This record gives sequence, C-alpha cells and structure tokens, in this order.
Amino acid sequence: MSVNRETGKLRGSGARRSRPVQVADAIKDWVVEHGLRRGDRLPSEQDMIGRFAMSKGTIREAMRILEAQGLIETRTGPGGGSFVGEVSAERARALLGNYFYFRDLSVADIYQVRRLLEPELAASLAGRLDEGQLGELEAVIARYPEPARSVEEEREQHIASLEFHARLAEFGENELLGFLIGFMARILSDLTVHRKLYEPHNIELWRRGRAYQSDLVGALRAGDAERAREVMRDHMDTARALMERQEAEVLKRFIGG
Amino acid sequence: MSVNRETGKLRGSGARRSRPVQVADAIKDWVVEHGLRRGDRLPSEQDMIGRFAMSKGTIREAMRILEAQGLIETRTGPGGGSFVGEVSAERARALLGNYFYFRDLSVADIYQVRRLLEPELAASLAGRLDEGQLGELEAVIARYPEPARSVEEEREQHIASLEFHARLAEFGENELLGFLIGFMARILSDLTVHRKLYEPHNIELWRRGRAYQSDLVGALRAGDAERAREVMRDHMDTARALMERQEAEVLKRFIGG
DNA sequence: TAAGATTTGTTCGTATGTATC
DNA sequence: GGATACATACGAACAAATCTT
Repeated sequence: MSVNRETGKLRGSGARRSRPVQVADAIKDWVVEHGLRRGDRLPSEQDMIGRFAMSKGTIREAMRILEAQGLIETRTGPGGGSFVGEVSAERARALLGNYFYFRDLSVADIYQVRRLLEPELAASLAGRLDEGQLGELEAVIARYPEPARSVEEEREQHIASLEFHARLAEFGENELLGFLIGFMARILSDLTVHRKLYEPHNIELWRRGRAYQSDLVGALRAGDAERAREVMRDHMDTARALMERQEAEVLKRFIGG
Repeated sequence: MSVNRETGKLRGSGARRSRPVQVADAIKDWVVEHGLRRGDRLPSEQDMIGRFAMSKGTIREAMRILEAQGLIETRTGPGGGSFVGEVSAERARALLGNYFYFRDLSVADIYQVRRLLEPELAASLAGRLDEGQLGELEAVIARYPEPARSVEEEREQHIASLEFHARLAEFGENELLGFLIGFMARILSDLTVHRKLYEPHNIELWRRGRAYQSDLVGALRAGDAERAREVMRDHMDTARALMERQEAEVLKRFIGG
C-alpha cells in the first residue's frame, strides 16, 4: 500500500504526477509485491475507492492506464472486476512501434539488426520444425507464386513475404529473439505501406526473395543449421541492397516532384 | 473523424471495446491522418466532449490511455491542453519490459541476442567517439576499481557495469540497435536484483568484465573496429558463461532450500 | 502583487448496462 | 424472469494550476 499516512498523499516523487497516475503506479507495485500472476483478481472499484480514499473517476482513470499498458483486463457483471492480464505480443509490438513512429528509422538501420538476428534464428530452427510448421511456411511462400502485375499486388506480396519471417520467429524457443524479429517484420510492413516503398516495380526483389525462402525451408527440413544460416544471411544482404536502392529511388522521386 | 453518422456510434469492430478505448483509437487515427507532429496541440476537453458527444469522464479516460502509451502530454492552465508527445526511450523500455515480465526470459535467451548485437555496435563505434564520450565510459569503469567486498556492493557493481553498455548504446547512430541493447541492459539489471543473481560472490565476473571493458575503450579510441568487435564478443561469451553458472547456482540453492 | 481568465483535475450522486445465479 | 453484483457512463459542481494584465 503506497499511501503516506502522515500527509494523506500518495508517495511517489519527482515531477508532479496526476493522481490517477500515482494510483496506477501504486496498484502496479501492489501487484508485484503480492506476486500476483496472470488471471488473479484485483480489488473491486469500490474497494479501491475506499483504500485510496479517492473518487470513482480517479480510480477508473488509473485502471484505464493499466489497461492501456496491457497489465489488466476488466469484465463487468457478477464475479467481474479487474484481473491481471498478460501483455499480448501484438500489443507490445504496437506500443514499441509508437516509440519509433517519429524516429524515422532508415531501412539501413533495420537491416543492420535484421542481418544479425535472422540468420541466428534460422540456424537455431534447423531440424526442429515438424512437417506442420514447415508446411505453414510453404503455404506462405505459395501466396506469391508469380511476379506481381500491379503495384498493389507487389505491395501485398512484400507484406506476405515479411509474414514468412514473422511466422518463423514464432517457432523459435527464444521469446526475446522471436519478438524482435516479429517486430522488425512489422515495422518494415508499415514502412512499405507508409512510405510507398513498393512503388518502384521490382521483379528482382520478388525472384530472389522467393528463391531464398524456398532454399531456407529446404535447409530447415534437412536439419542443416549452417546452410540455413548462410541462406538467411544472403537473403538479408540482397534484400537490404534492394530495399535501400528502392528507398533512394523513392527519395529521388520525392525531391524531384 | 471516426464517428459513423448513420448509427451515431463509433466505428471500430471486433471485440466489444469500451468507449474510452474507442475514443482513444479515434483520436490516434485523427492525429495520424492530420500528420500532427510532436508538440502539436489536440482539441480541448470541451471540444472533444462536443465532437464525440460523450461525457467528460469518458473523454478523460481516453486521454489517460493515450498518456499511458506516451503519445500525449497534458498541461493545465491557459494555453494548456493536450499535446502530441514523443515517447521517451525510458518509457518504451518500461512498456516493453512489462511484456517480458511474466515470460521468464532465461539469461541464455538474453545473451543469445546480446552476443549478436553488442559486437556489431562496438565495431560501428570504433574511431567515432570523441574524448568526452570515451572519458564518460572510463568514468563508468572507474566506479568499480576493486572487487566488491559485500553482496550489496557486488550487485551495485554489476548494475554499473551494465550501465557501461547502456551508455555505449546511446552513442550509436542506429536508434533501433541502441534501443535494443539498452533494453537488454535494463532487463539484466532487473533480473540481477529480482532473482538475486548476484549472490554467489563472483570475483571472476568482476575481473574479466573490467578487463574487457578497458580493452574495448582502447580499441574504440584506436579506431580498430575489428578488435572492438572481437573484444566485445569475448566479453559476451565469458559473461554469458558466468551468468549462466550463477543462474544455475541460484536455482540449486532455491531447490535445496 | 493581485485579480481574472482559461483549461485541466477531482468529486459526488445517479442512472444504465451486463453477466451470473 | 427476477435478483444480485459488478463495471460503465453521465452531468453538474468545485478545485487547482498557470497564463495574462
């Protein structure tokens, strides 16, 4: 309980924070201290009003803060209330994406990291996927069997090919590694749409990417970690080069127009 | 504007979302559509109440959601209101940390990624730091000139040595790479405290870590990218081995006790 | 320094919606 | 269907912060 009985004020120092924020922090601490786990129930709204001696509105704003961070979920009705919730990967990606929204990452920045992580993931998965999983990967590749004939189709194919990497990331054992790769696939997806990076029609990107991904599935099935690593590294290097050329093209057009 | 004039309801389908959440999403879309940048002002509370035809409480809850995500900041008084805010690195790390809180990352997971990223950062910084920056790094190293004599001191030293990496990460040009490395330093810090990973008194970790970091600063000053990469890779490999041994010790004690 | 204007911050009472029994 | 136990939403009033004059 983070209420200072002397002053009647919530402790928590530094910049002046609004009461809902202070209450949210207090609740967060309370959850951690009591070691609550996913699904455990928090005190009811009324209870909180009593505990913190604050109005319903303030408590509700605090709960919304926690909810926005994915820390709690709330249900109405009898037996309802607020419960400790697990932050979903999707929400975590979105929250992190907000951070980079104004930061204008370059394609080069993203690929510098991708080039390091993706080959490691590929190697770690060699020989560890069952036929179902390998089949899923092949199904994704099958979604772009031929070069795109329109700009929209090309964009969709690019997104689909990024999904290949996102799926792969989910299969790994290392959740940190998987999350990071999934996140990069996501922001590249966003960049593709937002900056219209797909516009310079590029058959090369399609042809090479598809070949690499097929080779990769082969190496994974064969359990050849080193080949998987190699293929993925080559894939990253060519994709980076193509994407950067594309980025430069878009920039040139933008300045020219 | 995301209000459906036919039904009078906010659009946005799928799972039933509370009104504050819908409003928050609508405002987010509005900001993106209008291309608002950091510091730009949002409509006032009163204005929102009118636009969305909702009560003050609901609007305020929506604003809290956006605030919790770091997307807006709010000030009182004349000329006050809500403004588009930049998500701070610190907040982004905290939000992402929430995601991994229940996921029990192993030290091995973290080091698998660290081992890939840190050497790359080190290499990219060789010859690019000025004396002021190199001095800052040396100042961090100077905070643990001798082996710790107590458990608390050892913990503090470990945290300080992680700060070395966090500082280094800030100096890089690639914001994605820097953020990820800073984030990993943070969760290792938390793990150190939370799981009491520092308890098995370990002079070895201190001696080796310090030597590596000094070597690294030397390589950076000399502009030797390859040596910087090598030193960092070795540092990561030994640190990983030591940390994992420590993790195993703690686990054994835990089971035994 | 003081008063007034503007905008968010907080409270309270009441009413409504929703899920369980 | 009715009773119950919760969260959800509204509106009016008042408090606090901060800028201007």
